[in-house]
Amino acid sequence: MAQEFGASGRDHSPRTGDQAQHLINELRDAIISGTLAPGETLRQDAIAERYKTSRMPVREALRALEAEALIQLVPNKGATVAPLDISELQEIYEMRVSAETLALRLSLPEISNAQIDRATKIQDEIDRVDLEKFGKLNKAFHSALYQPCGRKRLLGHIAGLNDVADRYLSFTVKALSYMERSNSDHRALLDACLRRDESEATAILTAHIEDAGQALQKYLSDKWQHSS
Amino acid sequence: MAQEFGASGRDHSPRTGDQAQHLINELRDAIISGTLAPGETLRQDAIAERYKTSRMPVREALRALEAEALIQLVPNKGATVAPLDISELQEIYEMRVSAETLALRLSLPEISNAQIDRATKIQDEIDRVDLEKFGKLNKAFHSALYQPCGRKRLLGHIAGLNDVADRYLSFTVKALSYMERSNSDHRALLDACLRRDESEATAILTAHIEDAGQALQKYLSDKWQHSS
DNA sequence: TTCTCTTAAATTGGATACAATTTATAATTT
DNA sequence: AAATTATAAATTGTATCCAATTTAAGAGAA
Repeated sequence: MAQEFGASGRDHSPRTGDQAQHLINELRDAIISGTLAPGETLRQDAIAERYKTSRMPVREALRALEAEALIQLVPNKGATVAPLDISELQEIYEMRVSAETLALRLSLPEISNAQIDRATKIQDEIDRVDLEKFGKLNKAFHSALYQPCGRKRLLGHIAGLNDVADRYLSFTVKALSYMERSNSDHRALLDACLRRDESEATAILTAHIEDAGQALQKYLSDKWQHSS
Repeated sequence: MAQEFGASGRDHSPRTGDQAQHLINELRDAIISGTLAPGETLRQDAIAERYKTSRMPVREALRALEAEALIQLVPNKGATVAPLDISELQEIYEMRVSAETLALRLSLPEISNAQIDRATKIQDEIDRVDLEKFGKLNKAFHSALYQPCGRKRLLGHIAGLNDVADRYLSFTVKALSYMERSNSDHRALLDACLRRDESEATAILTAHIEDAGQALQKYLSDKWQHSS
């Protein structure tokens, strides 16, 4: 399986004397998927019991997750899942455009037709498969185009941004309207990549991400206006 | 004092029942400044003794610093200061261009003439003052232009990139050749900002950062070719 | 000498114990 | 009843203890 960005869905069952790392992965997934709700307080004892360990590894994990900005840590008070808000969502998508177009630009001189073909195959699968698997495949598609740039830090940064974006996505229904656009965008993007047309490819990608961000923002601002 | 990006030089003496955070700040500064050398191993006992505390807060701090990619943590083995290499340096500067031009673009519609004037004052001071203070003032200058964008996450990201860049800078002499360029670039940048000329401003900033990266890369590749 | 194996020291990982702080509860006063 | 204070419970922070693992040292064999 091709390495994808985004931390969610990683395999992290083997814990060879490293409980903390295991907890980091589990808790990160729980936060990204929405299992742990924004603002929810995290008790060290409860987590330790839940994962059959002591508070020490839990505390280490919380420190790491705070550095990832997934939780907030207040001295002597405790930890809470980082809250979500629309303005941050906008920022995340601005940063995604910036980071992902950079990755794509750096990929274009390196990427092989075979690698583009692999991305095409993923898109073919997206067209066939049901919505449940869309998220994972969509990530794989973008990742396939970014990986050839070989910039590990940049790819990690993009993964982190996508993790946060996923937190917001977890509050929507799976079939958010932009999915229709997505497919034609992807085809056009693949075509531009095959032609190694940098400005065209980055323009498509920019619009693609911005549209998704707009749709998500609109959906959530409507939803949060009424409910909360 | 205006808030600057870059974690080094923060005030973190008050430790109100939060040793770990204190250690995070101290160790981060030590790594950024080069006091802790790349590749150096970090022993929990040694750090605990050095900072008059126990190993628990140390371990928490190490987890946080690993999440910041400033150290590497190998299970059951230990922690080492993250190594430096030229290819990562290039990546850092590519990311800086991307992130800082974004911040500048987002700032331009928001920034007031008074804020630009404040940046100009900082540049005036740079022209007057000795090289020792250049680094700090240079950060303040750029920060003054980015802050008005109001994107906290983006500013934090830029701060992190600058922290890593500082690690490389710590291996150079203070008067690296690009400093001459720096001043004229800064004046031109200020002028473009006053005119709210986005494309001109981003072009200047891009060249400014790229030049600095090139100079640094050349200096270090020469240096590391011969010595290590 | 060099290699391998064995053993001891050093180091990390995890659990427990206790102190410090915060939060919740109950009593008291107005 | 509402606000205030005092007390108890819950929670976090730090230190210490022990187990597990790794690293270093040394003995013995090729």
